[in-house]
Amino acid sequence: MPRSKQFDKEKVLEKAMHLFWEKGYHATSMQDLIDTLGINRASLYDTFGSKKELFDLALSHYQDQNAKIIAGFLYYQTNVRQGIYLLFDRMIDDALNNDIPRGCFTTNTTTELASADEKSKKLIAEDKSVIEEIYTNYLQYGVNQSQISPYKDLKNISSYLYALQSGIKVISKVQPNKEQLLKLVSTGLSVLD
Amino acid sequence: MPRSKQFDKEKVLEKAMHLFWEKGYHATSMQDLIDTLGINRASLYDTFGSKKELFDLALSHYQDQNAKIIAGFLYYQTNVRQGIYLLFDRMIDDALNNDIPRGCFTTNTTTELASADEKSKKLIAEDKSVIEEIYTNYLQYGVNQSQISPYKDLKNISSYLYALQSGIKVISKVQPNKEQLLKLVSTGLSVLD
DNA sequence: TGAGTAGTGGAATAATTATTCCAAAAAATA
DNA sequence: TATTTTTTGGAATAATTATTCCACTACTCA
Repeated sequence: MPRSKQFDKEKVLEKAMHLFWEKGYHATSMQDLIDTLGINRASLYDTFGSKKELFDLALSHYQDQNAKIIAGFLYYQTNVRQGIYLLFDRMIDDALNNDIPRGCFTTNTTTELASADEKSKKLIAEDKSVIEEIYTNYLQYGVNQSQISPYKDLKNISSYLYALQSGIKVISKVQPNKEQLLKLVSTGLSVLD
Repeated sequence: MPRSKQFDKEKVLEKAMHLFWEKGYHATSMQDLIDTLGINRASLYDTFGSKKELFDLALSHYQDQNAKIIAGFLYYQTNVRQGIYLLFDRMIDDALNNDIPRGCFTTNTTTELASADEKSKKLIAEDKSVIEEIYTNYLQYGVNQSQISPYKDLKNISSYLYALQSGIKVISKVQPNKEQLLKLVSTGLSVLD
């Protein structure tokens, strides 16, 4: 009978995600991964194929996780304006919550790989749609609850929110000041008024 | 008597800037640079020292150029709201104006290097201050001209504008649709009202 | 126990990387 | 022409890269 798997593929992927998130694709070497993941070089190749395949999987994993967190968080926020504000608050925490501010895995990958690599470009574009749809639905809820003006273009606001969060996650890397970032968010969310 | 310089250092730097801008630091090899710049490997090292030094110089060059363009552009825009809108219009053109959308050199570098490299982090933070100050001064002009409410926190709005432009330049890499980006800008600029 | 698979350690490969070096060619002018 | 410096082509170096391979160990269960 075969020996059973000794390591948890999910956990290994999670570690890979964090490393790629922090360092980016090019700056992460297979040696880095082997040192960090705690599994053998051969096992790594056996399980994940190649560096690029592992990266794509890690990015997907991040995006799935992220979308669930956002949708799950908003689900419990009945005050829409405040809900979005608190979501951004969380995102900022997440971007800063490290020795070195790592920003957002998706945003980092967008600027590093999207123009040269079709696979990641596709992943990012799809993720963008998913996130924007979550925003649109949530804003629609706000309209239904008379919290948001029915004259707003919700899809447009959603893509605006996506742009704003991207920008904040970029800036978090050079100006890791939560207070200032939050003030900026307040300003940005006044478009909902 | 010495032979005179055969190539224009400025022009070579300009080419290097475009290459780094398009491909990023890690994905650009010295061989790429040699092929693109049209000068010899030895001349490259003689003139610029190392890949990293050349990169830093190229980034600085971009930032200087960029700040001048922004300040110069706004100088002739007497309608502040429209001026900022048209500036963003230009920025979008610039980010998209290539076979492959290259976004913004500064934004790209922020996500690729800022957390690992102090030099670029410093360059970016300084550039951010410069840009935000240009915005603040321009907005102050708007207040003086009674185009902008005197109750606005101009520094806060400036850092918001910086975040918004960063976000737009990120998105331009996966969604190179000028019309949609401009609609998003219109929404974002409603914070000035 | 023993067959079968999973995982390991490490060597080996092959490609690419940044960088250094050198000898020769090219240009400028005294 | 002679001298000085720039520039070039290309070889050489040394480090790092992703990837493959193999012999060995570890584990599972029929």
